[in-house]
Amino acid sequence: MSAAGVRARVRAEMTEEIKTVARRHLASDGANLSLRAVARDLGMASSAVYRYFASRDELLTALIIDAYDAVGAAAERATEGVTGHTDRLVAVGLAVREWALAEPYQWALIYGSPVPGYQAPSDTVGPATRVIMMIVSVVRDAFEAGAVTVGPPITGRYADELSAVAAQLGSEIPAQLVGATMATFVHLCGAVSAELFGQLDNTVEDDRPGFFEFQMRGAARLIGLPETRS
Amino acid sequence: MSAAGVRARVRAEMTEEIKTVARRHLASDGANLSLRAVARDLGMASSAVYRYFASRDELLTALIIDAYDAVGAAAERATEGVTGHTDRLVAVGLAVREWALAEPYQWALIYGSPVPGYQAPSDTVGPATRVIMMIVSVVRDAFEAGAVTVGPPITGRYADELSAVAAQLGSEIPAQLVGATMATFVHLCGAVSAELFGQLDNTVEDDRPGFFEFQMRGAARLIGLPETRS
DNA sequence: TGTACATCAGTGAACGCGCGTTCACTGATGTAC
DNA sequence: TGTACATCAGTGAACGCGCGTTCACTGATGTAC
Repeated sequence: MSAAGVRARVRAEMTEEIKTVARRHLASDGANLSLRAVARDLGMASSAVYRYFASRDELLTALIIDAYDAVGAAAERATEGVTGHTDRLVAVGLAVREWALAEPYQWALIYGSPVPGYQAPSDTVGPATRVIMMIVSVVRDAFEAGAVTVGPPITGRYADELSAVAAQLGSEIPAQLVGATMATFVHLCGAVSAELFGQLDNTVEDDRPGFFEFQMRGAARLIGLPETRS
Repeated sequence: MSAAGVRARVRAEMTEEIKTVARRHLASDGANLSLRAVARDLGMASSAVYRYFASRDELLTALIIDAYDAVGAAAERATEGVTGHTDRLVAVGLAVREWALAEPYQWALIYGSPVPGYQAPSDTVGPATRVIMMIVSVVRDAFEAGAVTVGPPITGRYADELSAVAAQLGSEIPAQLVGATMATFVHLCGAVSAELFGQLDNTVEDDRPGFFEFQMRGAARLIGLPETRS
């Protein structure tokens, strides 16, 4: 490896290290991540961090992109070795939930309240769509295999928008199916956030995975996927 | 009115004024609400605020309770004059959504990411349950009127927990129905948060109320309520 | 009704802290000839 | 291979700001007799 290669590698490692420490700080500071605190933990001057990230917001953006990529990758891995369209969908949901439980602060960063004064740049858009894209692809497979009982057609402006989304995906999926698929994603995010943000406290305490799967199977039923036993 | 009554009233008014200004600040600062900034806006010394709230967290708690009460009241008003169990449920959902769109920062305060370092005291629990209680009461009415097609029984530990919730409500509602009702609440919160926090951007832009109602009607179907046209 | 006292709202200074960002700099590492 | 130069990571001081909370205080308002 050339000398320049070494320098680049060391730089990449340092960048990762800053992000790792910053992720730890998400737990205590949430999105008011403090650059100085991160630098302090790394034993370096706060000004040195600016060699790696032009500003606090840029560091935040890097963390957001990493988080979207991590949960997206977890969703994509989830269907490996799983047969049956419904079970594949449920597997994606469970994988997302498990990632979120392991990384609650990263979950809050991407699916929680927006950070005041922070505007996400366009680099985040691609990674942000990985989970929904995975869900769409499971449903599309099922649809193309004839495994979906498509519900009654829908009308109205939102139906047109959903058709436009289908067209954008280059797919023949009908609008009501796109709608049910997006509803599943919305419900999934809601179920994870409800659990993490405390809305389930004092009601479902013990068997949260069970309740989560119950919800995912309900969502699958609305999509028109066949019911299976877990 | 006695002199003491006047003093109490002035005090109550001042308390309200502080909260009103603080609510405005939620927009720019989120949950890192600054007591000093609030005092500045009110033209008073920051120390004066301590006559009304013992600490920043106590002010935050007051805002949280008010927010839960406001969205709860909106949910409770929503069914007035609405007949039909399904439509009553949808009306509750739409009312919650509308409140949230009008008060996005209050929504984020109660249903968004938890505030780092803030522990909600027990006073918030009661107000926090008003929306779900309203949904439960709509479903219970429907069930007792024989208007619900109850789904297949569920088993497992989460089913036991849901039965316990039903018992706590002093109701004969079966566990699967409690589950579907809570799932509706979770989906409702998820749908509102998805819209407010940007998960719907670049997909459903134009007819979000339509898509929201589509989701609520799907949730009603899972509960076993009859389908109606909107 | 008048007076002495207690209560209470609000002030302004201070404590001790933290923050993001900039800037001139040092010294090590890499590059070009 | 050796040397002059350029690049780059990291330092430490500084700027200008904000924060929550405490404390001794002033002055107005209410209360008890």
